[in-house]
Amino acid sequence: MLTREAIVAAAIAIADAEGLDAVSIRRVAADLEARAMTLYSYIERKEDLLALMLDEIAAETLVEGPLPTGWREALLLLARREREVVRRHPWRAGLIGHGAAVGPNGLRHVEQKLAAFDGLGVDRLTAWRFLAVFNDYMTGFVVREALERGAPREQGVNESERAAVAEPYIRELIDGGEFPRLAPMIERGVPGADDNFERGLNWVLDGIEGHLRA
Amino acid sequence: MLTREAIVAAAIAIADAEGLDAVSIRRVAADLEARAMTLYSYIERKEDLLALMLDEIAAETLVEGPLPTGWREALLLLARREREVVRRHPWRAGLIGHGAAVGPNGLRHVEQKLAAFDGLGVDRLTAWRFLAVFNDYMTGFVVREALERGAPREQGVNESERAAVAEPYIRELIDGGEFPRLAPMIERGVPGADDNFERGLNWVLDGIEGHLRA
DNA sequence: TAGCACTTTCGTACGCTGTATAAACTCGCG
DNA sequence: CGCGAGTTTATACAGCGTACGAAAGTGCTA
Repeated sequence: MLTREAIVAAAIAIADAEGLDAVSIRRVAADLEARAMTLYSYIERKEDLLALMLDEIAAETLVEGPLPTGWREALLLLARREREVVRRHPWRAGLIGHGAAVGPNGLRHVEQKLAAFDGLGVDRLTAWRFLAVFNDYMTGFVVREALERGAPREQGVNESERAAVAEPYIRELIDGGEFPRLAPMIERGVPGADDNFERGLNWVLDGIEGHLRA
Repeated sequence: MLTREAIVAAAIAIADAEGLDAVSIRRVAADLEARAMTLYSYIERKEDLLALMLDEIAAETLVEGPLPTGWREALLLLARREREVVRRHPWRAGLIGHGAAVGPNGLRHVEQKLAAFDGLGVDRLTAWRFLAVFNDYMTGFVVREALERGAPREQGVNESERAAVAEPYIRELIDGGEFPRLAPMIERGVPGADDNFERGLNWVLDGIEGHLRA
């Protein structure tokens, strides 16, 4: 007999390997050697399946045992986990604007983030606001990173063909001289892109720290 | 005769009024009193239309004339513009993880952001990194805001029915006592959510400022 | 063992999507 | 006028989510 967990696992496997677009009800069913409508005994709509997938990978962000002492270290750890999860499951980025329901693991994740502010004498509302800034930055970063990592080899040949067509058009605009500041960045590229996560994150934490002391 | 601009305008009107899902080739064509395939004389694929829509609303973020003096004021202005655009066109949030090609107005917008760092003696790479942090925060914020504003009345009755079903489930989890820090936030809500944009943004800018002086 | 209730599975079908293909129509130019 | 180029169109295909109702399987009770 099928289980909800097996369905979610199969869907995640497909999304990991072939992207979110490959996750269709019929396809997930096929991978489980079942017919499409069978899945609807376990989920109500596809949206539910996506929410379950998100909550499943949210579990991978959870830290077992006590958090590191120090709010910065705790948040850094949680942020690294979060980033790793999106790198493992890049389809997560494509689901970010779609407002899937949050599940138990998502709640646990938020609770752990809130716990980072324990014992600092920060009231709940302030902690929540710090967290919002932190979360917003994380969201933006992981989405951008997923796009940048995905773009060069999106769908193999198809995508490099598109790039080959799109590039000259952009290049033409750039060469027009309208973008003196942007042009060198595009032509020369940005070195050490991989360090930028920790660096940017620390800048944001610095901004928070300044107000945490006040 | 149809024009590319008219097609893009019609698509944006539909998205504004009924959301991104309502934007189908057939529907846009119908609003223009044309048949579906007619649009394909002006765009190559639907993805192109979406990219054109994005670039069209990117124009609304552009500042005419000189930027305010002072990098903070300049970035604040651009950030406010960006937020307003997403509030006017909430479907933008749903397109954020999808990597549509950037167009001329998108490039102009980035160029304006880079211009905010003019005359500060910051090298290009550093300015770029500052901008990345700023952009990532903005991305995260506008997506979250769009979701929060959209969620309560997503699709009228349908959505409040879903909420009525989903709520008890979450409530049950919360009442289980596993989330001592999160529970009060959900039960009591977060006051003054509207001020949080400027506040969070300023914290991020504070973080940047600390390193800009070094 | 037989029957019944219930769950799980499945076939079929509907309306929708993006878009390939090729035919028809329109229009300015030689 | 005729022709070629560009625009519009009908038709069709493969795929999607999922509503509906029947079939098959499972387990409990008499």
